[in-house]
Amino acid sequence: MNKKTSLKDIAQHLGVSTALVSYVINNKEKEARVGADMVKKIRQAVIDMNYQPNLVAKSLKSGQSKTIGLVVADISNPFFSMIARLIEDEAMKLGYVVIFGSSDENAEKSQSLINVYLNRQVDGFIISPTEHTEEQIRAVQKTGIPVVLIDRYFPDFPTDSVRINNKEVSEQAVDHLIGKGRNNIAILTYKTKMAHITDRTEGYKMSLKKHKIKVNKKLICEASYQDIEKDVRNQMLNLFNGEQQVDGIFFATNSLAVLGLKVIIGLGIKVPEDLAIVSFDQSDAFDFFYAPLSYVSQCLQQLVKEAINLLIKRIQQPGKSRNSYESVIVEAKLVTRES
Amino acid sequence: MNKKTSLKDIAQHLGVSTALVSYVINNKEKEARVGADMVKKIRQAVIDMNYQPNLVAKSLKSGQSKTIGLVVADISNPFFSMIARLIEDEAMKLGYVVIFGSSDENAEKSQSLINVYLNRQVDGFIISPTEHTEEQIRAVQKTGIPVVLIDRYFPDFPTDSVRINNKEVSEQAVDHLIGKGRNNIAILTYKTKMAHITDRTEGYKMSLKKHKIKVNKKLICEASYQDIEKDVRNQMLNLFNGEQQVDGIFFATNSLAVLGLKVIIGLGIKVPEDLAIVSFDQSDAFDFFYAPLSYVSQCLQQLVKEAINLLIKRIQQPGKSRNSYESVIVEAKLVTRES
DNA sequence: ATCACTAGCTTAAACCTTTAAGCTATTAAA
DNA sequence: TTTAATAGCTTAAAGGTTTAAGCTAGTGAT
Repeated sequence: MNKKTSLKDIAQHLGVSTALVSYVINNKEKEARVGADMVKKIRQAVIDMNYQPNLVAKSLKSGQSKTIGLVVADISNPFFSMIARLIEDEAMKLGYVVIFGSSDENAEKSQSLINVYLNRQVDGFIISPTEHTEEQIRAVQKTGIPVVLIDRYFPDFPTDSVRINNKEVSEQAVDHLIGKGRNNIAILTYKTKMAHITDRTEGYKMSLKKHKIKVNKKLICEASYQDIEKDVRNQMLNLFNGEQQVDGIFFATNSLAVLGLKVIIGLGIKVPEDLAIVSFDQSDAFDFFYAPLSYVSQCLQQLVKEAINLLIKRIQQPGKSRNSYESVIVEAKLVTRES
Repeated sequence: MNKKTSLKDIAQHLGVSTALVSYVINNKEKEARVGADMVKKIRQAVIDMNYQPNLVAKSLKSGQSKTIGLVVADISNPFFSMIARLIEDEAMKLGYVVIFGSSDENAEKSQSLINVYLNRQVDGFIISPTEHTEEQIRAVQKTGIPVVLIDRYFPDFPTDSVRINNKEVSEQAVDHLIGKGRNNIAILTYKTKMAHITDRTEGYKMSLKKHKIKVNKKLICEASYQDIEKDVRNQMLNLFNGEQQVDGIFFATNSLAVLGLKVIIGLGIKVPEDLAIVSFDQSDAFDFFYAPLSYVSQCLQQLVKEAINLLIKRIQQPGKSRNSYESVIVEAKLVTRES
């Protein structure tokens, strides 16, 4: 109702200049040589008048908004909402606030989010990028505002990024299936050229080759992001109705696994007798499947910590390292259970 | 690298005043009687120089940040991340951006989030409040910045709020269990005085009374937010190791259900033969339980739409309706499945 | 030739901070 | 007594916008 009190209000109330009040509020009374009793008077007035600084004005003056822009594919996806939560915690500790947006794997939405955040003068970006957004990222880099990619990355295009060892851990996952005596192993993955996903297929292939198992293209199932439910269903039905005697499957993400498992349940396939399963990432759902799933565990906390550290480093040393970007790789590990 | 172009830059480049540029950019060329060729020149310069408005400066001038502050218990909880996602979509459509924070059911964290958002001049709040935060909400109301509570509410304290018919739908849920021939029905709920939860217990009791079943305090299990896993475990073990022949259970939230189901699986209890179950809210996990759970379905989309509508209405008619707050109740419905 | 209008601009203040530079009165030193 | 230094304040500009008010030159009417 009644407007917020500003520096000016306090200054007028005490009959002094706003400069003086500002110095005291920012604890610069010594540099500015403010008198001891004046300091007291101002401190008291700040309390009495319930002064709260206007961060918008501060931002305008300083050019720092103390805001981080987060762009992910979909904040309602547990994987990303967990990342968001961890980013929020780390950012808060450092006095930053997070604004978020979901790109829905759509380059246009991604661009519009980035634009909005740029106009709002975010101090830095954390982005889990979508296909065909390399130029968007490059444009941000040109502005001098730091960007750190998280989870996803562009191998042919230099950026700061934090991610896991997708290829290696996928290889381990398939090794594990082979170790269980399986040799007709399928992979369900996304139809995408994004490296974090194709790396997983690479790891799958590497494991097969290492074990002298021939790679069968029919066992590499790709579902597109659009109409994902139907697509997974069809891919899975194809897989199990065909002549291939699939005895193992590797799901490239937890979302794919959740959808895939529903089909597996529907078909009455027995796990792990008829089919051994490893998935990427966790899900509450995995614990309720009658044979708790083996999965690749990413330490999201560490991933986020590295991302924030890198971002803050960039924010605090602007201009530096324009031509040297850092890639941080966090080790994921395989958790084996009954499946 | 190179600084963003400002209004001033464009004005200098064309040798005109910033006022003129501002009028054209905001499509007020008619009111301001700007010459037709000048309009063209400015429009072209805006494109050539890639002008992007500084929203921080705009905010300072207008007092409107076009930002909504969202406070929930935990953004990584699927229930809230879905709400966040829906709010994001609605807000984006209207040109608003969302900043979010998690209170962890902690009144102090809630206060600090609210303070940060106030200092950042958010235009409105959407809050799913935690216990003992009535005064915080009241303080926000006093500032004149609109607040809409979502999901949770304070029955004795007037606010704008959007929620579901907790009591009635809980009664229906228990009616359903009774209809299945159960008469030793337990409820697992949180140890809290928040009305959205206690309403569910009320509904449970109402159903029992209606069916002339005596309410047994031993069947009302309350777990505290802190150390929730252990607490649920203990409560459940008590329930099933005691003399009560529990044959039905109503979970007051999906988080409680997920934890509770794990215990039920561990104990080897057969669903629905030995135990019939209804839970509040959905979860991927429910689909994987061998007997797909019956649950109370909230239409979050509608909930969020109502919340945003109400909030925007308040933002656009400031001062109005200071003493008349609105409560919107969205109907939730029972989805019955095998459990 | 004078006046009234109006089209087409500019000026300047305001939003709230921060901070370098400047001012004044007092004190200390010479 | 004069000069220099210092403590303790104020002034004013800057950051990027918006917008009411003011200014100027040209047009048309008288």
